[in-house]
Amino acid sequence: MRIGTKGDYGVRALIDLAMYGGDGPVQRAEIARRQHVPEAYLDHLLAQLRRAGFIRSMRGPSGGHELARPAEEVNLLQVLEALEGSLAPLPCLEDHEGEGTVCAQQWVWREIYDDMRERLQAVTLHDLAERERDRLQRGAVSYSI
Amino acid sequence: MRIGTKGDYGVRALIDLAMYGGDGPVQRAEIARRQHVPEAYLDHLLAQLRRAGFIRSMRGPSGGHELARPAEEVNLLQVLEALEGSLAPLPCLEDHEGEGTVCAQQWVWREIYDDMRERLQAVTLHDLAERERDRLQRGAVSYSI
DNA sequence: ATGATCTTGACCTGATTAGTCGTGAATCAG
DNA sequence: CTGATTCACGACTAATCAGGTCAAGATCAT
Repeated sequence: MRIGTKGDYGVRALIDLAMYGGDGPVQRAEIARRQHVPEAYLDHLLAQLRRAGFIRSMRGPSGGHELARPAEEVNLLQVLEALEGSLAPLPCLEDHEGEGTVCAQQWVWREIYDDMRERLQAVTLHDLAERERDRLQRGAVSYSI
Repeated sequence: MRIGTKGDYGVRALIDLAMYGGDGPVQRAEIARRQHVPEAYLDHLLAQLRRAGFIRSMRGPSGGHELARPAEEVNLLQVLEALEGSLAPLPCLEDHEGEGTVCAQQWVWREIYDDMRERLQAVTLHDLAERERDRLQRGAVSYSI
C-alpha cells in the first residue's frame, strides 16, 4: 500500500483537470508543467486513467484530456486502486474470492485496511481540488514526493 | 508500508520465542521448522532483532535465542518498524524533523497513518502469542504470505 | 495534406526483496 | 585439548519493481 509517484502524479493530474478543465480539454504539456511531472511519464498515467474510465482524451490540435465524470463522483480510493493496484498492506488481505492463504497478524491489519479504505472513499476529487485552490491562494509551495 | 516477508517472518519468530521460550533458549533451526521460514534467511532477521534489542542470543551447544523483554512490553509497531523501517505510506509523512516536502493528499494520509500506528501499538507480543495458541488448538492451518 | 496531439510498446537504470553460502567465532562436553 | 554444536557476519545473486525515456504510429481539426 505504499503510494509511489504513479499514485501521486496521477491524482495530481486529475485534480488539475478538475481545476482547469472548465472549458475544453487540457493538454498533457500543460498538466505536466503545472504539476511538475515529466511529460513522457505523465503519458502513461493518463493512458491508465483513460482505460479506467476516469478521463476522455481527444486528439488533434486543440485536443487534450478532460474528466469523464463529475469531480464529485470520483473518490480517492478508486483512483489510487486504478493507478497502484490493490492497496492492501499484506497480500492475504487482497479480496480475490479464493482466500486460501492466511498470514500472521491478519486480524490486526484487516481493521487498519478497512478503515483506510473508508477514509479514502470519503474524499472526492472535488474535495481535493478545493483544497488545492485554497493552498494556491495562500501561496504555498508544493513539491510533490 | 507494505509488509513483506521480513516483517511477517520476524514477528512470527518473536511469537515463537514467546510461546516456546519458557525454559532456556530456542534454536534457530527449531523456529525455522515450526514457522516455515528458511533458516538461512531467519538468521538475518534474528540478527536485526538482536541489534534492535528484542532478543538475546547465546552460542554453543544448548545455545539459542530468547526474548530480551517480557512479551507484554513489546508491541507490534516497534517490531515492524525495526524490521521494515518506517511504515509511512508516503515519504512526506516520515518524521524526520526537517519536514521540507509536502505531498498532495497529505492531510488524508496523515490521519490514516496515525490511526494505523495507534492500532499497531495497542497489540503486544503477548496478545499475538495468545491468539496463536488459540489458533493452533483449533487445528487451523497457517501458511504465511 | 499537415501538424499537433494522443497511443503503444519496447527499452533502460538503479533499488529493493528475498534469499543462499561460506567462513569464522563462541561455548560446552568429554 | 578436541570436536561438536550453535550463533555471527559479510559477500553474493536472481528476480522483481519503480521510475522513467524513446521512437514509431494512429487520429483528427483545419
